Amino acid sequence: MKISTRGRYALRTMVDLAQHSGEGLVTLKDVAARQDLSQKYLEQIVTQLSKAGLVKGTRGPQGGYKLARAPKDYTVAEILELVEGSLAPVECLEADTNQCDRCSSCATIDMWTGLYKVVTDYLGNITLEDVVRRADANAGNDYMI
Amino acid sequence: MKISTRGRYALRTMVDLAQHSGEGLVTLKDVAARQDLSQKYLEQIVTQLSKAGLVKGTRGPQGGYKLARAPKDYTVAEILELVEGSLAPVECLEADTNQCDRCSSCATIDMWTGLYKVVTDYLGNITLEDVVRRADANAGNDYMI
DNA sequence: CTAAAACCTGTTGACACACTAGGAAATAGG
DNA sequence: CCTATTTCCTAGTGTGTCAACAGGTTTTAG
Repeated sequence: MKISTRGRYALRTMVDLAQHSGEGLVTLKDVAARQDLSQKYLEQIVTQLSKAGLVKGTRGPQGGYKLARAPKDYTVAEILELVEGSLAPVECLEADTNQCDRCSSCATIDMWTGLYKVVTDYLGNITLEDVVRRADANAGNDYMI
Repeated sequence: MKISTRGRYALRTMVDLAQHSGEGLVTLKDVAARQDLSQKYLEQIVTQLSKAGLVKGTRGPQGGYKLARAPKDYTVAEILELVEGSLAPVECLEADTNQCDRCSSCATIDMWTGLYKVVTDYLGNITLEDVVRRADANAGNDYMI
């Protein structure tokens, strides 16, 4: 029941891009340094974000990435769902996949469906802007007693 | 973000024990046959349930397992939490574990905390009895057109 | 005494995760 | 045009966990 590093890194990168959107394009080198992540590993994850159209990449010197939309127009759910594959707690619930043959008499399928809904409802109502706002608020904690 | 087979099997076993509680002790051989699971693998999982006091085992011929309490006195959350280790979406939130040193300025910790709460609230309010009731209702589906 | 069951310990194969490695293609600045 | 910088692409690798198997020991009803 864990979110993988892949999902967490993607989210942190998106937050980082939002926070530094005023400074033009952001390089992965900078993101990796600020977030203390492997740049090479980040490349793979961000490429996925780029192919899906969540971020826009520009090659060459002075190149880098930027968000494709405003932070308020991303939900955490869509970011995680993209890189994690699916937020479904069991495979039976995945859209494309075949459901198992015991679904018709399954004792637990309704419970999993409910859990899936609870998770997607929650994460689908948190925007990237919400996370950034909270990040800015928490940044002050370092100076609190 | 998946529940492992370990958690799902544990739950199915608990449901099976509840459903056959009227027939005295239930052997793992029967559970494995009914649920189509590896008996040896089940043994490991059920031993864990037994050590934690969720089920009561009796050795020897005519032996087997039974629930330690009434089905309504188990929540799905406690069963899954036991065998899965934790339902926390990130390690930082686990009770015993050390939280990471960036928690004080973490952008996403509040979001993960909220997700954890949503999940445990949902699963903590579903009892084993609820699942069994639903299972009995769904069992009729095989005969529906 | 025997067989059936829970209990215990170790091993294994497969697979995904979290990276590492080494480039190729594009492009701004000189 | 040349070079450095950056994204983009493909492949490999070590580690660990999951899921299951294997082979017992202990308990106990009949």
